[in-house]
Amino acid sequence: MTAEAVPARSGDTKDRILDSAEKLFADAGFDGTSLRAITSHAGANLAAVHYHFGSKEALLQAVLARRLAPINRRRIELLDRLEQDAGPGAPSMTQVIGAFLEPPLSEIRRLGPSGEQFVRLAGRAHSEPNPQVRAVFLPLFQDVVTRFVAAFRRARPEMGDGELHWKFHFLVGAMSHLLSWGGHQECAVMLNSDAPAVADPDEMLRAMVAFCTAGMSAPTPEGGRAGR
Amino acid sequence: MTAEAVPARSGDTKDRILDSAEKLFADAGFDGTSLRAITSHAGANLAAVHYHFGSKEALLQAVLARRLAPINRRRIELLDRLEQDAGPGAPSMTQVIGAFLEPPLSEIRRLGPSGEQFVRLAGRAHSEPNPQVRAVFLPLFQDVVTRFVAAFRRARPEMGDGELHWKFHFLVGAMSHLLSWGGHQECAVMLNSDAPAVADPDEMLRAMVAFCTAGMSAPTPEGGRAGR
DNA sequence: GTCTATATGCGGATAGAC
DNA sequence: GTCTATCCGCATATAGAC
Repeated sequence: MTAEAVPARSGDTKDRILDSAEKLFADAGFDGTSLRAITSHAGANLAAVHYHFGSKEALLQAVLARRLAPINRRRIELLDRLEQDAGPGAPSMTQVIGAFLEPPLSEIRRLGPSGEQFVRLAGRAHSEPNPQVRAVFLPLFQDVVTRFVAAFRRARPEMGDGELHWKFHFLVGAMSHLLSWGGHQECAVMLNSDAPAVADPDEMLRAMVAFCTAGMSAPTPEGGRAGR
Repeated sequence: MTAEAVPARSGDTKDRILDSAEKLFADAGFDGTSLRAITSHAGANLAAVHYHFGSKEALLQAVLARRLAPINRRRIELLDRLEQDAGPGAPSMTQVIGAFLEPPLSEIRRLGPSGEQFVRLAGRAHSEPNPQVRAVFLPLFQDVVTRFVAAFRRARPEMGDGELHWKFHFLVGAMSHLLSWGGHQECAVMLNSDAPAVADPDEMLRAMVAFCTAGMSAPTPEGGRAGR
C-alpha cells in the first residue's frame, strides 16, 4: 500500500517464477524443463525457487493449483446449479458436458496469453507419465471425475459401467488433446488447414461440445462376434 | 544358418534393447527414461546402444518405426480397399473411422504384451512435447493424416475446414488417450469402476468407433453469439 | 529476499581393450 | 560385438554471505 521505497520489485519474484514455469512446463513438459530455464526466463535466481517453493515438484504443485483449482471449482458449481434446476429429473448430456468443458476454455479468454499457456499445461498434465506430475495432478482432478461420472450415469442410465468407463476416457482424451495442441502451429501444418491462424475458444467449445455430446449419447453396439 | 557355436546369444542384443526401450519409453516417456535404465533392463551394456543405434533419438526412431510403420501401412491399405469398394461413392464415416482405429488395437491381440506396451508408447507419442520425439514421430504419421482427413471430408462434404480440423483433433485425442491409459490401473481407481480388470481390445474398439462416428457425424452448431 | 558458490549425482556419449 | 572406464555437461538442491 504505502510506497515503501523498496530497492527492487519485491514479492512478485514468486509470481514471475510461477508465470515462467507455467509457460515452460506447457511448452516442454515437466522433465523437459530445468529450474535454470525457468529462473533465467523469469529473471530470477536459481535459489529463489527453493526459497519460495522448496522443490521442483512443489513448484509444479503451485503452478497447477493456482489456476486449476478455480477451474475445477467452477465446473462443480455449474454442475450443482444444473442439478438444482433439473429438479427431480437429471441434467441433459449436453448440459453436463458443457459444464465440464466450458470452464477451461473460458479461461483462455479471461486470462489472455497466460490462460492460453495454462490450458496447454493442463492438457499436457492429463498425459504426463512422470509419477511426480501424476501425484500432483490427479488429486486436483479426482473430485471432478467423481461428480461428472455420476452425472453422466444419470443422464444415460442405460449405459453400462464398462461403456461409461471408456466413454469418459474418450471425452478426457478429446479435451486434453485439444487443450495441448489446439493452438499449435505444427498441427495446422500437418492438417494443411489454413483455417485456424488463431484458435477461437468459442468455436473450439462449440465443436467439442457437439462432438462429445454425440459421442457420449451414441449407444455402443454389443459385441456378438466382432470379426476384426 | 549353420550352427556356428556362438559363445553367447548374438544379434538379439539389438532386439532385447528394442523391447526394453519400448516398454520403458511407454511407461516413463522419452525424457523420463535413461539409456542406463534401458540397457540394464535389457541385460545389455550401455555402449551397445550406441554401437547398434548411434544415439538415444535414433533408438526411439527404431522402436517407433518397427511397429508403427506396419500399423500405418495397414491403415492405408484398409482405406484403399474401402475406396475401391465404394466405387463412385465415398466410404461411410464408420468405415473410415474403423480403418483408422482398428490397426493399432488389433496389434494388442496379435503381439500380446509387447503389443500392449507398444500401443501405450504410440498413444504417448501423440502428446509428447519433446522436439526430438516429435521430429521422429510426426513424419511416421503424416501420410495417414493426409489420407484420412481427405476421406473424412468426402464422407461429410458439408463440413467446413475449421470444423473438420477440430474434429480430427478430438478423434486423435480420444484414440491416443485410450491407447496411453486404457490399461492403466490408476484410471480404473479414479473412475472407481471395477469393470475392466483387463481391457478387452475388441470392446475398446467398438466403444471408440461408436463414440467417434457419432462425434464426427454430428453437426457443429453455428455460433450466432455463444454467450457462454 | 536475493545472491554466489558449491555439493553431489545422473545424463548421453566415446575411447579403447578384449 | 561386447565390455570397462571415463569424459563432460547439466540436473536438483543446499550453505552461507550480503
